[in-house]
Amino acid sequence: MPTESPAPVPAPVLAPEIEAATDVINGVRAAWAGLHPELDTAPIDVIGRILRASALVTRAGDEFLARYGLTRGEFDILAALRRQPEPQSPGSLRTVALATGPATTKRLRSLEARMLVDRSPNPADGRGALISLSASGTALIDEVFPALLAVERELLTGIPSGVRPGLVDGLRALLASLESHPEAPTTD
Amino acid sequence: MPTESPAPVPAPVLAPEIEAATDVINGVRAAWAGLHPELDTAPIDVIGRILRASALVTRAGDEFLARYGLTRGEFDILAALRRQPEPQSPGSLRTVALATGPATTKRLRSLEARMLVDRSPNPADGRGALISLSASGTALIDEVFPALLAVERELLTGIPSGVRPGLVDGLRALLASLESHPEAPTTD
DNA sequence: GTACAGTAGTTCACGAGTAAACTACTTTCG
DNA sequence: CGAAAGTAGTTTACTCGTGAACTACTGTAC
Repeated sequence: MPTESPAPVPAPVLAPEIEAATDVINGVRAAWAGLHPELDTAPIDVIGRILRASALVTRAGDEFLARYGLTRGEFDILAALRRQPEPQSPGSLRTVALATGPATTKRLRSLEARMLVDRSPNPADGRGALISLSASGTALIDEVFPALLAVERELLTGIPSGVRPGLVDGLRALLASLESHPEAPTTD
Repeated sequence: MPTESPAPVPAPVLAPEIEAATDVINGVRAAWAGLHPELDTAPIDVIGRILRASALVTRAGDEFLARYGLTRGEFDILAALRRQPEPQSPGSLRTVALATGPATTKRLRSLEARMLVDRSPNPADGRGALISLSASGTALIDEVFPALLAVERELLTGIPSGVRPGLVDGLRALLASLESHPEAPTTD
């Protein structure tokens, strides 16, 4: 049985006459409030929405990237390589892509097989490798990235311009906090 | 080569003296601005952060749920059943959990095998089934859900209280917009 | 210099989700 | 009524990612 801090009512927030947009999460919180009124479900306001929005955005992005034969994970690697001109180690790519070691190995293998990236031994470390974008890899990411941005821009058109700065500031604060946590990316 | 609308500078937004928290996404946008100054990378401010925050939050949540032998997908189904007292069809669970048909089938099979849910034929429709929470399923979700909320609450402690309302309003507007789109959940 | 702990990266076995095809029932309509 | 179209759900084959174990090299300490 649940026992938590007393819950503030999950009520709307904006001006009286202006009907604030409502989403499924409002309904979810209301349902739990009916079942367990003493439960503070406020974290859902942020985390439930982030997970759901992420699922929808991921779906649209994956569908788009599939037209280029790329997964989101592969795209992340190409983009990371493009942003930093110097060849990078698999480990560094693993970190920026927020991936596990084996996932990085698979992505690199797939990109290498298509000649989108090149692998060379790391002269300074016999265990390591250095990955660099090939010419065709550079061409691909320079084509895909702006097109993906256009898709993403379209997904955001429904946000009223007034709330967007607050959304961005809030997300930046959240992400800065999550990233600073001791939570290591993952296993190798 | 990229060609897009002229880009507003990816600059900080808050008060001058107050140092706004910074995250990896600021660096990502700055790197692209150096490479392709004409590219409007503003969508990353929202979508990049949502995807990254989602990955970190998902990691923490999955790790926690694993202690109870649950995946996030299974948890979503138990929670959906708990919120609505009436038995629900697999299709309705599929929709609220934002899942595909086969994923729902697998999750239900796994929950059934553990006697956490019961399946009965739908008397009103010979094709369909009705899923309901068993007593042990109810007990499990009533134990897990408040504990998961506590984990999530902890993840959010780093957000300054001043920005949180704007974050929630922005996320609600985004999610309401994404959900209203014709984008169907997926295949069956 | 040689042992030993640590790091980089990969391989292996497996788990969750997907798309496409399929079964079985229901609804519509000529 | 009976055929055709639609809907509910599952099965199959496959993909991407994971945790655990492993290889191979590096760096530190004695």
